[in-house]
This record gives sequence, C-alpha cells and structure tokens, in this order.
Amino acid sequence: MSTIKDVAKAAGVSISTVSYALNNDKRIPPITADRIKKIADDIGYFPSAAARNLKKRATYTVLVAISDFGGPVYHELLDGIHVRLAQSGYTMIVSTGASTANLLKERSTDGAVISDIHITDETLIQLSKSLRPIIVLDRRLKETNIFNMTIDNREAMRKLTEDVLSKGYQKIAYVHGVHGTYDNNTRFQGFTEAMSAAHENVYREYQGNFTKKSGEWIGEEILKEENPPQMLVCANDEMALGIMEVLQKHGKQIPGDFGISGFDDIELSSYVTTKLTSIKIDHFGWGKKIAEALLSLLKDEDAPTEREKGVLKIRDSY
Amino acid sequence: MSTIKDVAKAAGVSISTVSYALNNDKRIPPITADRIKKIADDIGYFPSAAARNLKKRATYTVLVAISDFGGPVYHELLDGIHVRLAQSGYTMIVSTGASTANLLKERSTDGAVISDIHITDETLIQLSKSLRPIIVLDRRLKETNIFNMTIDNREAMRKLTEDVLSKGYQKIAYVHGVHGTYDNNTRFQGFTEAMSAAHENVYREYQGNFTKKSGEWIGEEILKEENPPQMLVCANDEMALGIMEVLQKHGKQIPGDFGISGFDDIELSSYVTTKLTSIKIDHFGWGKKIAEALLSLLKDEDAPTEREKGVLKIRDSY
DNA sequence: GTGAAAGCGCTAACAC
DNA sequence: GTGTTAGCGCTTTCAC
Repeated sequence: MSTIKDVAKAAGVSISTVSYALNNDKRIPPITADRIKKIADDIGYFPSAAARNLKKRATYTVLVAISDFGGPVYHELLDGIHVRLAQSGYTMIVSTGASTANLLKERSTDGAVISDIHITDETLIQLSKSLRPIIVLDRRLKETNIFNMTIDNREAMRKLTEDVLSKGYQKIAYVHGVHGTYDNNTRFQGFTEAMSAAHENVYREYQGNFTKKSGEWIGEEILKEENPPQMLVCANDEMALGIMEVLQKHGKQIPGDFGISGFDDIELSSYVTTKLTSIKIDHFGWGKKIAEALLSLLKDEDAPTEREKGVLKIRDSY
Repeated sequence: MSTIKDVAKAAGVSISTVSYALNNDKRIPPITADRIKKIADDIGYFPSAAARNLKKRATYTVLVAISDFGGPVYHELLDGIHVRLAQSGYTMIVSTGASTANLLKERSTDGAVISDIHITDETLIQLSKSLRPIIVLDRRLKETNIFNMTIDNREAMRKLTEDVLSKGYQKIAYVHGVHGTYDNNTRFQGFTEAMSAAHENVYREYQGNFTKKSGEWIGEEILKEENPPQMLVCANDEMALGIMEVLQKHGKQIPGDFGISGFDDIELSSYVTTKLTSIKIDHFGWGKKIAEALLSLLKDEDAPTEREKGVLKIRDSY
C-alpha cells in the first residue's frame, strides 16, 4: 500500500506538490500535474480516506440508516438519495441496527438520513450535537441540527378515507401498524379526521405491525367475527395484502364482501390478482429531494423540508 | 465536538491515560477508569473514527457492495452478514454504484463482500492489491486477496432439471437471466448437463434479464408461438413469476398447459396463487458463513469458502 | 511553482 | 500507574 510519500519520491518532488497536483490546485502547471498523476496511477496510489478525513474534518460521505433491508419501500428511496448525492461527489453508505450507532457516534459521515424507528429520540438528540445535519424521515423532532422530512400521511389518508366514504361504505375499520410510530399515528389521524367530518364512527380497530404476516392474523380474526366490518382501511400495503390473501383464500370477494385499502403503493401490489387501492408515494423523487436538502445543509444553507405528498391510486380493492 | 484532550483536561490526567482507560487497558485501575469514562460521557465525547483508523490502520468496518437495493434476495443475505459481524464488534456498511468504488479505493473498510456485477474483474483485481480480503459472491476469480463464495447453482439446477425430466416433461425450454453472469452461466450449465444426460434436446431458449418485467415479455412471446414449450425452466423466480402472471392472465393452466420452475425461492412467491417450484437458498445462513469467513481472513486465518448448496422445493408449478 | 513543517485526533512504545 | 512523545497519511500555511 503506497502513500503520498512514495509518489513524491518516485516523481522527485515534495509531498505537498503531489497533494496539490492530485487535488488539481491551479498552482501546479498541467504538465507537472499530469506527470505526477501518471506516476501515482502506475504505483497504484489512492489517498487514504482516514488521513484525509482526519485532516479535513470531513468525509464527503452520507449515512442512510434504515430499520431493515427487507422493506419494499426503501429501494426507490435509497436510489433517489444515491443518485443526487453521487452528482455532487458524495458517497452514500447504508446501515442498520448496531452499525448505525457506531457510524453516527464516531462521525464516520458528514451527515445522516434516519429512517429507523429503533433509534430513540434521545440517542438522536445526543448524536446531533456532534454530527451536524441529520434528516429524520420517521418522526418529528425539533432540535438544532435535526431536520424533518416526512410524508404527509394525514392529508393523504384523509383523502383516501373521504373516497371510501363517498362510495357509501359503512362499518369501516382501521388496521394499525406499529403502535406509536409516526407513520401509524399520522395515518390514523387522517383517517379519524375524515370519519369525524362525516359523522361516522370507527367500527373497529385492529392492531398489526406493518408486516404481511400481521395482516394474515388479522384476516383470520375477521373471518371469525359475527359482524365483521365492511371496509378495512390499512396503515400500509403489506398488511392489506396479508388480509386480502386470507380473506380470498376463504372465498370472500374483494371488493364485494369486503373492501380494503393500503398505503405506500408498493410494487408487490402488482404481483397480486386484485389490485389494491392505495396511496402512491414517489419515493425516488422524494429521495432526491432529501439528498438535495442534506447537501444544502452541509453547505450551511437553508433547506426546504416540506412534507412529501402522496397521491391516491384508485384501483380495484374497494 | 470534544476530543480526547478535553477529556484529559477535565479529568486532570494525560491523554494517554484517557486512551488507556477508554480502551480498557488493564494498567488503569478500575476506579480511575470509571471516573474517566464518566467524565467522557458527561462531556459527550466519542472517539473520532478518522483518527483511530489512521493510527491503527484498520477501520473495524466491512463493506458489502450490492448491485441494487431492490433485489428480493439481498435482504436475508445482508441480515446474515450483519448479525455475524456485529457479534465480533464489526460495523457493516452497504453501498451500490459509484459509492462502492470510492469506498474500496480509499480503504474505508477492512474488507469487502462483493455482489455487484457492475464492478469489473479488472477493477476488483486492482483494488485487491490495497484492500486485503475481498469475498466475491457473483463471480469466480483466482487472485491473491480475493476469495470466492458462490452458490452451487450448477448442482442445484441439475437436480431440478432431473426432477422435471422424471415427471415426463418434453419440449423443455430455458429462460436465461443476464447474459454472461455467473449465476446465469452456471444455472444454465446445470440445466444442460441434466438434459444431455437424459438425451433430451433443449427445446428453446429465451433471453431475459432476471427481472419480472422480462418474464412478462417472454410470456407474451410464448403466447404467440405455434408450438410453445411445455416446460419453462427459469434462471430465477422473478422471471418465472412474470411469465406465470402473463400466461395465467390469458387463461393458461399452470401446471397443465405449461410447467414453470424458478430459482432462489424468494418470499414473493408466497404472494402468488400458484406456488412456484424453486431452489431454496438459505441466504441468511449463507450470509453468516460469509461473515465468518471474512472475519477469519481479517485475522489472517484460512477460511472455508465452499459453495453454498441449494435445496429443491417442489411445489405446484409443474 | 515548489518545499518545509505544523497539525488533524488518536494509539502505543517508552520512560519514569 | 501515568505521562511524554512519535507518528499514522494527509492538507495547507507560510517561506522562498
């Protein structure tokens, strides 16, 4: 492993000249610079990130922390963030679980995007004191170095619920995701808002955890009920898909016997026979906006951090 | 942002004592060590990764490079790697595209696991000279610091094809994934081996690219044929699912009019009505083995890098 | 236009 | 048991 010293020696110049040349400093004439670059190349020299980071107190790297690699929603979001970051020469790294805490604490990146409900608010607030800009996607936090970019769940779910209501549905139940999470709370808020406005009572509430499995359990539960709901407004697509699968397997018609709606409009919905009515989020576009905002924050500029809108995709499931 | 100096000053000791205390050096008596740790905590001190990395010439971080965040196969693999790495105090970071090259070049991690066909062999070989252990999952490379851990595609696909043959199928076609990739090549090899052994001709070959969309196109193509194949052995599940969807949508029976098989046994298969016969890979377990091997290599120990076996999951699609 | 040298925040050898 | 100090590989100020 060669260092800048080796290059300097091989080129017969000082290490500072090598540094200037490699960083395209205008003081070095192109001829010299090219010669040095050529030599560096031949030697197989690459600057050490550790040394540069230490000296510059910057890493040109951004961390995106997610709760797991399985979620169907992350794909496009990560792509969106990555694309925009790459344009500006930033490196994006992704982590989960314990790794995330390590990376944040030790300032391995210049900024971070957090979408991992396993990280507590307290940890984040503590960390925000050493790591400058942190954008959170999965909660709302009012803190100096923390910026919020969330999806306008409430508004979207209100619209969806209004649409359900307009179709004449009664006995409308709500299927919760993980209790206490931003996404679940705000989606439920939008739902109740629309229900109250229409003077409708919430017929029943089910407690799921955003997974397809939890949807399946709820589906079984519904099958056993004497007076089941007519309509199931679900906090996300995966649960809706789970419920739908179980109900259909038992001969229920959707729509007909039951109406179902989701949220997120995940790609999976296209693998399924009855197309799910859902809220589509442009995760790729949103990812680009998030990166854009983070880039501004890294330059100490203000950044727009408005809520991302969802659009109602009416299909066949109610 | 506080440094080790601040802690030393606050504790009235030298920076080396702080360093020793924080790294649990036995020379520092527990009382002192605890006092110093407490102070570090109060100050909100965390060691800088950059400084430590530079000094120790190690990062205790491992990179996993994948080709995109969307693939349904990566989820469990990443979880498996992460779990094992975390046990040994290593941090795992994941990257795609341009970011991967940056991280590898600048030695931001101590080792790497590569599953990204966009990275050329040449790049990898060049990089392997500075970054010590690299495990590749998506190709076979014989190079000093590069280790191969691949799935035994050939053997698995041979078994599957033998099973197809034993069911009496004729007019058997193969659906290729991305041309030239390790996975596609070796799966096709296994297929042809079994076919030759049974003195069967390959009825037809279709060229897909591992995506569901490409499966759909192939499905359309098949519908137009006068003498379509009876059986479609696909290089992966996603293409098989795409074909199945199109054929079923046009009233074809599976099995019956067509038999179909996949490879990978992705979770998605469970969203679909006709369960796909496929090769199940224990990606989580494999991930743990990969991490185990990398950990050994990082300690300069030998590592077992045998091929991962797949198991045939016979279900309903042929 | 180029070089000498300081210093980023740590670790660890060595001295006491 | 604790402190002093060199040095990891760079960037950048300041001289020349």
